[in-house]
Amino acid sequence: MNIGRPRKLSREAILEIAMDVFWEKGYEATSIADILSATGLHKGSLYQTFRDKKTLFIATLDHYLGQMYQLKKDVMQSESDPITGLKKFLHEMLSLSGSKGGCGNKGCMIVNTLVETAPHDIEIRKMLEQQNKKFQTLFVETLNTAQAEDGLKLNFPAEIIFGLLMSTMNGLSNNLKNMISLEEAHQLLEIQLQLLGLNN
Amino acid sequence: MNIGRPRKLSREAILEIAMDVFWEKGYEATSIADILSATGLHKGSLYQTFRDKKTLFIATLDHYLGQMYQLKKDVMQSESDPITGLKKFLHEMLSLSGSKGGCGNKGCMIVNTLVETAPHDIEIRKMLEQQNKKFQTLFVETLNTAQAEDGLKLNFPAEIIFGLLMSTMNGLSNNLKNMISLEEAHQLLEIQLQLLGLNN
DNA sequence: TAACTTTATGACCGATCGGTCAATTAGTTA
DNA sequence: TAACTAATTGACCGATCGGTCATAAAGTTA
Repeated sequence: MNIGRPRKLSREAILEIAMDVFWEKGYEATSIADILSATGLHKGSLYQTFRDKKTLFIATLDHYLGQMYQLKKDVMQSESDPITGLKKFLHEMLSLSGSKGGCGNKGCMIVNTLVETAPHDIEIRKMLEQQNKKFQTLFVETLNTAQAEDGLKLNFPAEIIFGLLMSTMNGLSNNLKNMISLEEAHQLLEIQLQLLGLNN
Repeated sequence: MNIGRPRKLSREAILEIAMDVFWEKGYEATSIADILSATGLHKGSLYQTFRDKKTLFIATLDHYLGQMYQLKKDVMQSESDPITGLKKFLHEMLSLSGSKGGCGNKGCMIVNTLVETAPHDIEIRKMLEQQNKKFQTLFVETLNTAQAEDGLKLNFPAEIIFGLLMSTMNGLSNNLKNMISLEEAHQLLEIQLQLLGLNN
Protein backbone atom coordinates (compact mmCIF):
# COMPACT_ATOMS: atom_id res chain seq x y z
CA MET A 1 0.00 0.00 0.00
CA ASN A 2 0.94 3.73 0.16
CA ILE A 3 1.43 3.82 -3.54
CA GLY A 4 2.93 6.86 -5.21
CA ARG A 5 5.16 9.58 -3.82
CA PRO A 6 4.64 10.07 -0.08
CA ARG A 7 3.27 13.44 1.00
CA LYS A 8 5.34 15.86 2.98
CA LEU A 9 2.42 16.73 5.24
CA SER A 10 -0.68 14.72 6.03
CA ARG A 11 -4.06 16.33 5.50
CA GLU A 12 -4.34 16.62 9.27
CA ALA A 13 -0.96 18.29 9.58
CA ILE A 14 -1.87 20.84 6.93
CA LEU A 15 -5.18 21.51 8.66
CA GLU A 16 -3.51 22.06 12.00
CA ILE A 17 -1.12 24.65 10.56
CA ALA A 18 -3.68 26.37 8.34
CA MET A 19 -6.10 26.51 11.25
CA ASP A 20 -3.57 28.45 13.29
CA VAL A 21 -3.09 30.97 10.50
CA PHE A 22 -6.80 31.51 9.86
CA TRP A 23 -7.47 31.56 13.59
CA GLU A 24 -5.03 34.37 14.15
CA LYS A 25 -5.41 36.48 11.00
CA GLY A 26 -9.00 35.78 10.01
CA TYR A 27 -10.28 34.66 6.62
CA GLU A 28 -9.86 37.70 4.41
CA ALA A 29 -6.50 38.82 5.74
CA THR A 30 -5.02 35.37 5.27
CA SER A 31 -3.63 34.78 1.80
CA ILE A 32 -2.83 31.43 0.28
CA ALA A 33 0.77 32.60 0.28
CA ASP A 34 0.60 32.93 4.06
CA ILE A 35 -0.47 29.32 4.37
CA LEU A 36 2.15 28.16 1.89
CA SER A 37 4.95 29.77 3.84
CA ALA A 38 3.55 28.46 7.13
CA THR A 39 3.35 24.90 5.84
CA GLY A 40 6.37 25.01 3.55
CA LEU A 41 4.20 23.58 0.79
CA HIS A 42 3.92 24.86 -2.76
CA LYS A 43 0.79 25.96 -4.49
CA GLY A 44 0.05 22.85 -6.47
CA SER A 45 0.42 20.58 -3.45
CA LEU A 46 -2.01 22.53 -1.37
CA TYR A 47 -4.58 22.81 -4.13
CA GLN A 48 -4.33 19.08 -4.73
CA THR A 49 -5.65 18.45 -1.23
CA PHE A 50 -8.09 21.35 -0.92
CA ARG A 51 -10.12 22.62 -3.85
CA ASP A 52 -9.96 26.32 -3.00
CA LYS A 53 -9.42 28.79 -0.20
CA LYS A 54 -12.94 28.58 1.14
CA THR A 55 -12.92 24.79 1.16
CA LEU A 56 -9.67 24.88 3.11
CA PHE A 57 -11.08 27.41 5.54
CA ILE A 58 -14.20 25.37 6.16
CA ALA A 59 -12.03 22.30 6.73
CA THR A 60 -9.97 24.16 9.33
CA LEU A 61 -13.11 25.48 11.00
CA ASP A 62 -14.45 21.95 11.11
CA HIS A 63 -11.13 20.85 12.56
CA TYR A 64 -11.51 23.48 15.26
CA LEU A 65 -15.07 22.40 16.03
CA GLY A 66 -13.81 18.83 16.28
CA GLN A 67 -11.20 19.83 18.80
CA MET A 68 -13.83 21.65 20.82
CA TYR A 69 -16.01 18.58 20.78
CA GLN A 70 -13.13 16.42 21.93
CA LEU A 71 -12.25 18.85 24.70
CA LYS A 72 -15.84 18.94 25.88
CA LYS A 73 -16.03 15.15 25.87
CA ASP A 74 -12.78 14.79 27.80
CA VAL A 75 -13.70 17.37 30.41
CA MET A 76 -17.21 16.03 30.92
CA GLN A 77 -15.89 12.52 31.37
CA SER A 78 -13.34 13.59 33.92
CA GLU A 79 -16.02 15.11 36.14
CA SER A 80 -18.74 13.17 37.90
CA ASP A 81 -20.99 16.21 38.21
CA PRO A 82 -22.22 17.37 34.76
CA ILE A 83 -22.59 20.98 35.77
CA THR A 84 -19.10 21.09 37.21
CA GLY A 85 -18.02 19.58 33.90
CA LEU A 86 -19.77 22.25 31.89
CA LYS A 87 -18.25 25.01 33.97
CA LYS A 88 -14.80 23.53 33.63
CA PHE A 89 -15.30 23.28 29.87
CA LEU A 90 -16.16 26.97 29.66
CA HIS A 91 -12.99 27.84 31.54
CA GLU A 92 -10.99 25.59 29.23
CA MET A 93 -12.45 27.41 26.23
CA LEU A 94 -11.44 30.71 27.73
CA SER A 95 -7.89 29.44 28.18
CA LEU A 96 -7.82 28.41 24.56
CA SER A 97 -9.07 31.86 23.51
CA GLY A 98 -6.18 33.24 25.50
CA SER A 99 -3.54 31.40 23.48
CA LYS A 100 -1.06 33.88 22.11
CA GLY A 101 -0.80 34.98 18.50
CA GLY A 102 1.53 37.44 16.79
CA CYS A 103 0.11 40.31 18.81
CA GLY A 104 -2.36 39.77 21.57
CA ASN A 105 -4.38 36.60 21.90
CA LYS A 106 -6.16 34.67 19.21
CA GLY A 107 -9.61 34.58 20.77
CA CYS A 108 -12.08 31.85 19.92
CA MET A 109 -12.02 30.88 16.27
CA ILE A 110 -15.77 30.29 16.31
CA VAL A 111 -16.43 33.78 17.61
CA ASN A 112 -13.92 35.33 15.23
CA THR A 113 -15.62 33.59 12.33
CA LEU A 114 -19.07 34.50 13.60
CA VAL A 115 -18.09 38.15 13.41
CA GLU A 116 -15.99 38.30 10.26
CA THR A 117 -17.09 35.58 7.88
CA ALA A 118 -20.47 34.15 8.86
CA PRO A 119 -22.51 37.26 8.01
CA HIS A 120 -21.51 37.01 4.35
CA ASP A 121 -21.43 33.27 3.85
CA ILE A 122 -24.49 31.09 4.23
CA GLU A 123 -22.58 27.83 4.42
CA ILE A 124 -20.39 28.97 7.27
CA ARG A 125 -23.30 30.58 9.05
CA LYS A 126 -25.22 27.32 8.88
CA MET A 127 -22.26 25.42 10.32
CA LEU A 128 -22.04 27.71 13.31
CA GLU A 129 -25.80 27.85 13.84
CA GLN A 130 -25.95 24.09 13.89
CA GLN A 131 -23.06 23.81 16.31
CA ASN A 132 -24.64 26.42 18.55
CA LYS A 133 -27.95 24.57 18.62
CA LYS A 134 -26.25 21.29 19.50
CA PHE A 135 -24.44 22.90 22.39
CA GLN A 136 -27.58 24.65 23.56
CA THR A 137 -29.45 21.36 23.58
CA LEU A 138 -26.75 19.67 25.63
CA PHE A 139 -26.54 22.62 27.98
CA VAL A 140 -30.26 23.00 28.55
CA GLU A 141 -30.78 19.28 29.06
CA THR A 142 -27.93 19.13 31.54
CA LEU A 143 -29.39 22.01 33.51
CA ASN A 144 -32.90 20.65 33.43
CA THR A 145 -31.98 17.17 34.61
CA ALA A 146 -29.81 18.68 37.33
CA GLN A 147 -32.83 20.71 38.36
CA ALA A 148 -35.14 17.70 38.36
CA GLU A 149 -32.82 15.18 39.95
CA ASP A 150 -30.14 16.93 41.94
CA GLY A 151 -32.28 19.68 43.41
CA LEU A 152 -30.52 22.47 41.51
CA LYS A 153 -32.30 25.79 41.88
CA LEU A 154 -32.37 28.07 38.83
CA ASN A 155 -33.65 31.63 38.87
CA PHE A 156 -34.30 31.64 35.13
CA PRO A 157 -35.23 29.19 32.38
CA ALA A 158 -32.24 27.18 31.18
CA GLU A 159 -32.50 28.81 27.74
CA ILE A 160 -32.06 32.24 29.25
CA ILE A 161 -29.09 31.10 31.27
CA PHE A 162 -27.57 29.61 28.15
CA GLY A 163 -28.14 32.78 26.16
CA LEU A 164 -26.60 34.98 28.79
CA LEU A 165 -23.66 32.68 29.39
CA MET A 166 -22.87 32.38 25.70
CA SER A 167 -23.03 36.13 25.32
CA THR A 168 -20.62 36.50 28.20
CA MET A 169 -18.28 33.85 26.79
CA ASN A 170 -18.51 35.49 23.41
CA GLY A 171 -17.66 38.89 24.78
CA LEU A 172 -14.85 37.60 26.98
CA SER A 173 -13.31 35.89 23.98
CA ASN A 174 -13.34 39.18 22.10
CA ASN A 175 -11.97 41.27 24.91
CA LEU A 176 -9.34 38.64 25.53
CA LYS A 177 -7.88 39.43 22.12
CA ASN A 178 -6.84 42.92 23.11
CA MET A 179 -8.43 44.38 26.20
CA ILE A 180 -8.18 42.06 29.19
CA SER A 181 -5.87 39.40 30.60
CA LEU A 182 -6.66 35.71 30.84
CA GLU A 183 -6.82 36.00 34.63
CA GLU A 184 -9.40 38.76 34.45
CA ALA A 185 -11.42 36.72 31.98
CA HIS A 186 -11.48 33.68 34.25
CA GLN A 187 -12.43 35.85 37.18
CA LEU A 188 -15.29 37.48 35.29
CA LEU A 189 -16.56 34.12 34.07
CA GLU A 190 -16.53 32.81 37.63
CA ILE A 191 -18.57 35.78 38.81
CA GLN A 192 -21.03 35.37 35.98
CA LEU A 193 -21.50 31.69 36.82
CA GLN A 194 -22.08 32.74 40.40
CA LEU A 195 -24.66 35.35 39.37
CA LEU A 196 -26.49 32.74 37.35
CA GLY A 197 -26.63 30.39 40.31
CA LEU A 198 -24.28 27.78 38.89
CA ASN A 199 -21.62 27.79 41.56
CA ASN A 200 -22.74 25.12 43.98
CA MET B 1 -15.61 82.24 -1.03
CA ASN B 2 -16.11 78.55 -1.99
CA ILE B 3 -13.54 78.88 -4.69
CA GLY B 4 -13.02 76.10 -7.20
CA ARG B 5 -15.28 73.37 -8.46
CA PRO B 6 -17.86 72.37 -5.83
CA ARG B 7 -17.63 68.80 -4.53
CA LYS B 8 -20.35 66.29 -5.22
CA LEU B 9 -20.19 64.94 -1.68
CA SER B 10 -18.97 66.61 1.47
CA ARG B 11 -16.34 64.88 3.53
CA GLU B 12 -19.05 64.09 6.06
CA ALA B 13 -21.33 62.60 3.44
CA ILE B 14 -18.55 60.35 2.17
CA LEU B 15 -17.75 59.27 5.71
CA GLU B 16 -21.36 58.39 6.42
CA ILE B 17 -21.60 56.16 3.35
CA ALA B 18 -18.16 54.59 3.71
CA MET B 19 -18.87 53.91 7.36
CA ASP B 20 -21.92 51.89 6.44
CA VAL B 21 -19.93 49.77 4.01
CA PHE B 22 -17.04 49.11 6.41
CA TRP B 23 -19.49 48.53 9.23
CA GLU B 24 -21.29 45.83 7.34
CA LYS B 25 -18.50 44.12 5.41
CA GLY B 26 -15.49 44.71 7.63
CA TYR B 27 -12.15 46.20 6.66
CA GLU B 28 -10.51 43.50 4.56
CA ALA B 29 -13.59 42.42 2.65
CA THR B 30 -14.38 45.99 1.66
CA SER B 31 -12.63 47.11 -1.50
CA ILE B 32 -12.18 50.67 -2.62
CA ALA B 33 -14.38 49.73 -5.56
CA ASP B 34 -17.18 48.91 -3.09
CA ILE B 35 -16.95 52.36 -1.62
CA LEU B 36 -16.76 54.02 -5.03
CA SER B 37 -19.94 52.35 -6.19
CA ALA B 38 -21.67 53.13 -2.89
CA THR B 39 -20.76 56.80 -3.07
CA GLY B 40 -20.91 57.20 -6.84
CA LEU B 41 -17.49 58.83 -6.69
CA HIS B 42 -14.49 58.03 -8.85
CA LYS B 43 -11.12 56.93 -7.65
CA GLY B 44 -9.31 60.23 -7.90
CA SER B 45 -12.00 62.11 -6.02
CA LEU B 46 -11.95 59.75 -3.11
CA TYR B 47 -8.17 59.67 -2.87
CA GLN B 48 -8.10 63.44 -2.95
CA THR B 49 -10.02 63.54 0.32
CA PHE B 50 -8.53 60.48 2.02
CA ARG B 51 -4.91 59.47 1.59
CA ASP B 52 -5.44 55.72 1.51
CA LYS B 53 -7.78 52.93 2.52
CA LYS B 54 -6.61 52.74 6.10
CA THR B 55 -6.88 56.49 6.59
CA LEU B 56 -10.43 56.35 5.28
CA PHE B 57 -11.26 53.45 7.55
CA ILE B 58 -9.89 55.19 10.62
CA ALA B 59 -11.88 58.29 9.70
CA THR B 60 -15.08 56.25 9.48
CA LEU B 61 -14.30 54.52 12.77
CA ASP B 62 -13.76 57.92 14.34
CA HIS B 63 -17.05 59.04 12.81
CA TYR B 64 -18.72 56.06 14.44
CA LEU B 65 -17.13 56.81 17.81
CA GLY B 66 -18.32 60.38 17.47
CA GLN B 67 -21.88 59.23 16.89
CA MET B 68 -21.67 57.00 19.94
CA TYR B 69 -20.44 59.90 22.00
CA GLN B 70 -23.28 62.09 20.78
CA LEU B 71 -25.82 59.36 21.51
CA LYS B 72 -24.46 58.89 25.01
CA LYS B 73 -24.57 62.62 25.63
CA ASP B 74 -28.13 62.94 24.37
CA VAL B 75 -29.41 59.99 26.36
CA MET B 76 -27.68 61.02 29.58
CA GLN B 77 -29.07 64.53 29.29
CA SER B 78 -32.60 63.26 28.76
CA GLU B 79 -32.52 61.32 32.03
CA SER B 80 -32.27 62.85 35.48
CA ASP B 81 -30.91 59.65 37.01
CA PRO B 82 -27.40 58.90 35.65
CA ILE B 83 -27.71 55.14 36.10
CA THR B 84 -31.01 55.07 34.28
CA GLY B 85 -29.25 57.07 31.58
CA LEU B 86 -26.42 54.58 31.35
CA LYS B 87 -28.80 51.66 31.10
CA LYS B 88 -30.82 53.40 28.42
CA PHE B 89 -27.62 54.11 26.49
CA LEU B 90 -26.68 50.43 26.55
CA HIS B 91 -30.08 49.51 25.16
CA GLU B 92 -29.69 52.15 22.47
CA MET B 93 -26.34 50.68 21.51
CA LEU B 94 -27.94 47.28 21.21
CA SER B 95 -30.60 48.68 18.92
CA LEU B 96 -27.92 50.18 16.75
CA SER B 97 -26.12 46.85 16.60
CA GLY B 98 -29.40 45.38 15.42
CA SER B 99 -29.60 47.64 12.38
CA LYS B 100 -29.96 45.53 9.28
CA GLY B 101 -27.29 44.92 6.70
CA GLY B 102 -27.28 42.85 3.52
CA CYS B 103 -27.75 39.66 5.48
CA GLY B 104 -28.36 39.68 9.19
CA ASN B 105 -27.53 42.64 11.36
CA LYS B 106 -24.46 44.81 11.32
CA GLY B 107 -23.49 44.48 14.96
CA CYS B 108 -21.44 47.14 16.69
CA MET B 109 -18.71 48.57 14.50
CA ILE B 110 -16.42 48.92 17.49
CA VAL B 111 -16.79 45.26 18.36
CA ASN B 112 -16.43 44.18 14.75
CA THR B 113 -13.23 46.17 14.49
CA LEU B 114 -11.97 44.89 17.81
CA VAL B 115 -12.21 41.36 16.47
CA GLU B 116 -11.11 41.77 12.86
CA THR B 117 -8.75 44.69 12.59
CA ALA B 118 -7.45 45.76 15.99
CA PRO B 119 -5.32 42.67 16.63
CA HIS B 120 -3.12 43.45 13.62
CA ASP B 121 -3.04 47.23 13.74
CA ILE B 122 -1.54 49.14 16.62
CA GLU B 123 -3.07 52.47 15.70
CA ILE B 124 -6.61 51.11 15.62
CA ARG B 125 -6.03 49.10 18.77
CA LYS B 126 -4.89 52.22 20.57
CA MET B 127 -7.99 54.10 19.43
CA LEU B 128 -10.29 51.46 20.82
CA GLU B 129 -8.33 51.02 24.04
CA GLN B 130 -8.50 54.73 24.67
CA GLN B 131 -12.21 54.87 23.98
CA ASN B 132 -12.78 51.89 26.26
CA LYS B 133 -10.85 53.52 29.10
CA LYS B 134 -12.80 56.73 28.76
CA PHE B 135 -16.08 54.90 28.94
CA GLN B 136 -14.90 52.83 31.88
CA THR B 137 -13.93 55.96 33.77
CA LEU B 138 -17.33 57.52 33.18
CA PHE B 139 -19.09 54.32 34.10
CA VAL B 140 -17.15 53.64 37.27
CA GLU B 141 -17.45 57.21 38.48
CA THR B 142 -21.18 57.23 37.84
CA LEU B 143 -21.61 54.03 39.81
CA ASN B 144 -19.41 55.15 42.66
CA THR B 145 -21.12 58.50 43.13
CA ALA B 146 -24.51 56.79 42.96
CA GLN B 147 -23.26 54.47 45.65
CA ALA B 148 -21.99 57.29 47.82
CA GLU B 149 -24.84 59.74 47.35
CA ASP B 150 -27.97 57.88 46.29
CA GLY B 151 -27.57 54.83 48.50
CA LEU B 152 -27.05 52.45 45.61
CA LYS B 153 -25.97 48.99 46.77
CA LEU B 154 -23.44 47.16 44.64
CA ASN B 155 -22.44 43.53 45.19
CA PHE B 156 -19.14 43.98 43.35
CA PRO B 157 -16.59 46.70 42.69
CA ALA B 158 -17.69 49.02 39.91
CA GLU B 159 -14.76 47.85 37.74
CA ILE B 160 -15.98 44.28 37.90
CA ILE B 161 -19.49 45.32 37.00
CA PHE B 162 -18.15 47.30 34.07
CA GLY B 163 -16.04 44.38 32.86
CA LEU B 164 -18.91 41.96 33.02
CA LEU B 165 -21.36 44.35 31.43
CA MET B 166 -19.04 45.19 28.57
CA SER B 167 -18.41 41.51 27.96
CA THR B 168 -22.13 40.92 27.83
CA MET B 169 -22.69 43.86 25.50
CA ASN B 170 -19.83 42.68 23.35
CA GLY B 171 -21.21 39.17 23.10
CA LEU B 172 -24.76 40.34 22.48
CA SER B 173 -23.54 42.53 19.64
CA ASN B 174 -21.87 39.52 18.06
CA ASN B 175 -24.76 37.15 18.49
CA LEU B 176 -27.06 39.84 17.19
CA LYS B 177 -25.32 39.60 13.83
CA ASN B 178 -26.52 36.09 13.19
CA MET B 179 -27.80 34.15 16.16
CA ILE B 180 -30.41 36.06 18.13
CA SER B 181 -33.13 38.64 17.57
CA LEU B 182 -33.05 42.21 18.81
CA GLU B 183 -35.85 41.42 21.23
CA GLU B 184 -33.90 38.57 22.77
CA ALA B 185 -30.85 40.77 23.04
CA HIS B 186 -32.77 43.49 24.91
CA GLN B 187 -34.28 40.89 27.18
CA LEU B 188 -30.91 39.35 27.98
CA LEU B 189 -29.37 42.76 28.66
CA GLU B 190 -32.22 43.59 31.03
CA ILE B 191 -31.67 40.36 32.93
CA GLN B 192 -27.95 40.99 33.13
CA LEU B 193 -28.54 44.48 34.51
CA GLN B 194 -30.87 42.94 37.04
CA LEU B 195 -28.28 40.33 38.03
CA LEU B 196 -25.71 43.06 38.53
CA GLY B 197 -28.08 44.99 40.81
CA LEU B 198 -28.61 47.92 38.46
CA ASN B 199 -32.37 47.74 38.08
CA ASN B 200 -33.68 49.81 40.93
C1' DT C 1 -14.60 87.21 -20.84
C1' DA C 2 -10.26 85.64 -18.85
C1' DA C 3 -7.70 84.04 -15.00
C1' DC C 4 -7.78 81.16 -11.22
C1' DT C 5 -8.90 77.42 -8.04
C1' DT C 6 -10.62 73.11 -6.82
C1' DT C 7 -12.89 68.83 -7.95
C1' DA C 8 -14.17 65.09 -11.22
C1' DT C 9 -12.76 61.77 -14.34
C1' DG C 10 -10.88 57.49 -15.92
C1' DA C 11 -6.79 55.59 -18.03
C1' DC C 12 -3.03 53.53 -16.12
C1' DC C 13 0.39 51.23 -12.79
C1' DG C 14 2.79 47.42 -10.29
C1' DA C 15 1.68 44.12 -6.85
C1' DT C 16 -0.86 40.62 -5.22
C1' DC C 17 -4.84 37.87 -5.28
C1' DG C 18 -6.81 32.95 -5.92
C1' DG C 19 -6.25 29.29 -8.99
C1' DT C 20 -4.33 26.02 -13.01
C1' DC C 21 -1.30 22.79 -15.13
C1' DA C 22 2.50 20.35 -17.43
C1' DA C 23 6.68 18.45 -16.08
C1' DT C 24 9.45 16.38 -12.49
C1' DT C 25 10.37 13.58 -8.50
C1' DA C 26 9.97 9.94 -5.11
C1' DG C 27 8.20 6.39 -3.71
C1' DT C 28 5.77 1.22 -4.32
C1' DT C 29 4.94 -2.91 -6.99
C1' DA C 30 6.05 -6.55 -10.18
C1' DT D 1 15.22 -2.73 -13.32
C1' DA D 2 10.98 -1.10 -15.37
C1' DA D 3 6.31 0.21 -14.83
C1' DC D 4 3.17 2.62 -12.22
C1' DT D 5 1.18 6.01 -9.08
C1' DA D 6 0.71 9.95 -6.46
C1' DA D 7 2.77 14.25 -4.73
C1' DT D 8 6.01 18.20 -5.59
C1' DT D 9 7.38 22.00 -8.06
C1' DG D 10 7.11 26.50 -10.06
C1' DA D 11 5.92 28.85 -14.23
C1' DC D 12 1.90 30.89 -15.64
C1' DC D 13 -2.98 32.91 -15.85
C1' DG D 14 -6.64 36.53 -15.60
C1' DA D 15 -8.77 39.30 -12.18
C1' DT D 16 -8.64 42.36 -8.77
C1' DC D 17 -6.22 44.87 -5.37
C1' DG D 18 -4.79 49.71 -3.61
C1' DG D 19 -2.99 53.77 -5.47
C1' DT D 20 -1.30 57.63 -9.06
C1' DC D 21 -1.72 61.23 -12.31
C1' DA D 22 -2.58 64.14 -16.38
C1' DT D 23 -6.52 66.21 -18.19
C1' DA D 24 -11.24 67.97 -18.33
C1' DA D 25 -14.87 70.30 -16.05
C1' DA D 26 -17.24 73.51 -12.92
C1' DG D 27 -17.35 76.81 -10.27
C1' DT D 28 -15.61 81.94 -8.28
C1' DT D 29 -13.21 86.31 -8.81
C1' DA D 30 -11.61 90.34 -11.32
